[in-house]
Amino acid sequence: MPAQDGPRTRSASIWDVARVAGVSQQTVSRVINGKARVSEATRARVLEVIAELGYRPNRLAQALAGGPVRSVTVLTSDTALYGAAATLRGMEEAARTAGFSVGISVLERDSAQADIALRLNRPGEAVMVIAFDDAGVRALRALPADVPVAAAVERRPDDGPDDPWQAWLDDRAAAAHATRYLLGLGHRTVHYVAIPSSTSVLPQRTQGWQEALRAAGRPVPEPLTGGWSPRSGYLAVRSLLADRSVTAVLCGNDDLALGVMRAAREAGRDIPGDLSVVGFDDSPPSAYLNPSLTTVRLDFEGLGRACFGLLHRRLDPQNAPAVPAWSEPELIVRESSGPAPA
Amino acid sequence: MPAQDGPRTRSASIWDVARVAGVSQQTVSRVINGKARVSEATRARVLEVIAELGYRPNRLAQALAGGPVRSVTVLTSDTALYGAAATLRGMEEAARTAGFSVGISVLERDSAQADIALRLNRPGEAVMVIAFDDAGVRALRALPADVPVAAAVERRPDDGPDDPWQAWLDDRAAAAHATRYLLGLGHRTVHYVAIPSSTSVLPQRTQGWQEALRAAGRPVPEPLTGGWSPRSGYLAVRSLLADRSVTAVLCGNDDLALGVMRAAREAGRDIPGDLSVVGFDDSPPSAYLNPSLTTVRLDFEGLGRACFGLLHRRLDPQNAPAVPAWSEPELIVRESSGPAPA
DNA sequence: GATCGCGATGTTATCGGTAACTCTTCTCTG
DNA sequence: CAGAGAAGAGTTACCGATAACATCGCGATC
Repeated sequence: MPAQDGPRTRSASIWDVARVAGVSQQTVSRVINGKARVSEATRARVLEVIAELGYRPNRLAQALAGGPVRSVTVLTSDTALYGAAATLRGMEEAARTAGFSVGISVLERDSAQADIALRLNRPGEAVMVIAFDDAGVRALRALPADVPVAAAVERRPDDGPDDPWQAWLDDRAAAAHATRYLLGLGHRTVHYVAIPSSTSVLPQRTQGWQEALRAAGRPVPEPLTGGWSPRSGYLAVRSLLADRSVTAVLCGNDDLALGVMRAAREAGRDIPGDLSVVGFDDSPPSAYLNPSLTTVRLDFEGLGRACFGLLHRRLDPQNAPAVPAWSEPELIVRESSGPAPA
Repeated sequence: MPAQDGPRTRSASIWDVARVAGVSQQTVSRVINGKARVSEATRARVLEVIAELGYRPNRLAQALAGGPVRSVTVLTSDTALYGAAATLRGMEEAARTAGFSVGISVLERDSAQADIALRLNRPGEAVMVIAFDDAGVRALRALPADVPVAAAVERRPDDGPDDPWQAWLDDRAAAAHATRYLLGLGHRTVHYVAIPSSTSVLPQRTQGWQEALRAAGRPVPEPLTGGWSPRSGYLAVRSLLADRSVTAVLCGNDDLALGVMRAAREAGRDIPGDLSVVGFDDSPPSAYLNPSLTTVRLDFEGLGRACFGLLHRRLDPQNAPAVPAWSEPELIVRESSGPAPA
């Protein structure tokens, strides 16, 4: 094969296509976007040349010139956490399927508000925020008013009307359900190890747990404050487990439950004989733990897909497909929970 | 507050800054990029106006006009897997810190080669590939020659010189080390449950395991073929565990080990009394499993950061900082492994 | 004192597209 | 048969930057 013809083979632009096809560059643009009226013959010819030249529109140029938005940036905090990671997966998949390119920017715990605008490639860039924790919620607030945004949030805001561009899982009902399940097994009450709150008010999971206890007329213990990690769960309950009257612990996520189970082992408590442990999220290892973990399955991926659906609708109300539904939380009963000890 | 002055407040462009500062738009560009010589007075004046107007350069326009590359797209397969997810985190962190915006595109198992170019925002876009599995390796091969790419790969290629733009972990030595560790505990031999290979040749982990056995003059069992999930590990070893002479199992990743441990429980084998299980990756739950898992810790995040370092160097050999080093694999001994049964 | 050289800026072209407006043809009415 | 209306395609401006080239002073050299 002979050397390349030119000094540098720059890949084909819309002009090259136009020249080869013998039409104006604008006509090529029309064909690409399937917009205005172009004769069938011309369209075919242009498509042919596009294929022949291997032409791909430059998305940067399209965006710059004010074409339809085809990119999103996801703002998320720590993707090591299952919920955020799974939501991100759902968002990415939905966006990619819809032909969007997706950017990602991780929020550090202490990232400043002013920092947020810097993460966008251009003013008015479309954004999705995973706002399950404080950093996410702050980022959501810090976004300039002119950016089209959709968010996956922990909770529906109590005050004012719902923001139509937010999606959430019904953590509250799920926590209440899990609590009722434990009470139904004969436990006198249920203790709760909380994940950090994304807001100043009572988190949804904590609230659901409390309501279920109150509704059943049971004592409401002080919730234990955990972090996100197994270690924090371990530390939070270590002292509590000396008290044999504690027979049921609900955890804000599966990682906390992991730590709680280890603390139980060390305290000589048998699960589920002496102690029932229930997690939240149904992270992948849960089913294979020893004992396998009873937990609340949350459809984070579905939530992520729905969140993109909202954004898509916001960007293009005419043509965007319906926002996909996501599954309700579901209690998955496994080995870690059982009847209260006699 | 009165209504906004104009019909629509479009955010400041380089022209607005130039006009307000009383200089040409080119001078503003010079200041932004700190490039050519601009008098100190002018520079100060321009910076002042930039701050005043809250001006942020439009990165799309910068890229279009041929400015320095400040964005990367990461091609990765299933981010539900710990290795890929952690590597991605490292890449994103390093890229963001260096002022790059990062895009992400997940490769489906069967994504076509032709599909790859479509994922790039423009021809010649910088790319990082996480090529631990087949989909990743195929994507790496499918990339056009003109895209600057750096990759995190499973193994150093056997044939030809090293590709200077690839980074990897020494899986082979790590597997050999873990195998020797088990032999040192008195186990007659070690069985291996493999993760799927990214290449047609023998994967590094399998190879290291085999070499260690051979070097010690021990029998080399047929490696079991697992997938990536706990379930596949469970299925792979279920029949094997009936054989009491099997006392040590090394797993290609921690998820497989999770499945193996469950199979052992069901087979009535005690860990580590009857059976030692060693994983690979040191995924987060490992330390809190019951029993906690002996495993090989791999510095995926460091690998990801290094991979970005390579790319950065490739894009800008003059100014890019040195490529950061990453940690060697390290065997973390926990509860799941112990002396061979008498 | 005129020319040279260079620092500091301004001009103009260009990147690869989209949007709005214009210009031809036809075809359909009246 | 003339004029309106619309389909099909071309022209021109613009998006927000960067790069190459041109210009303007001004001190140094001869």
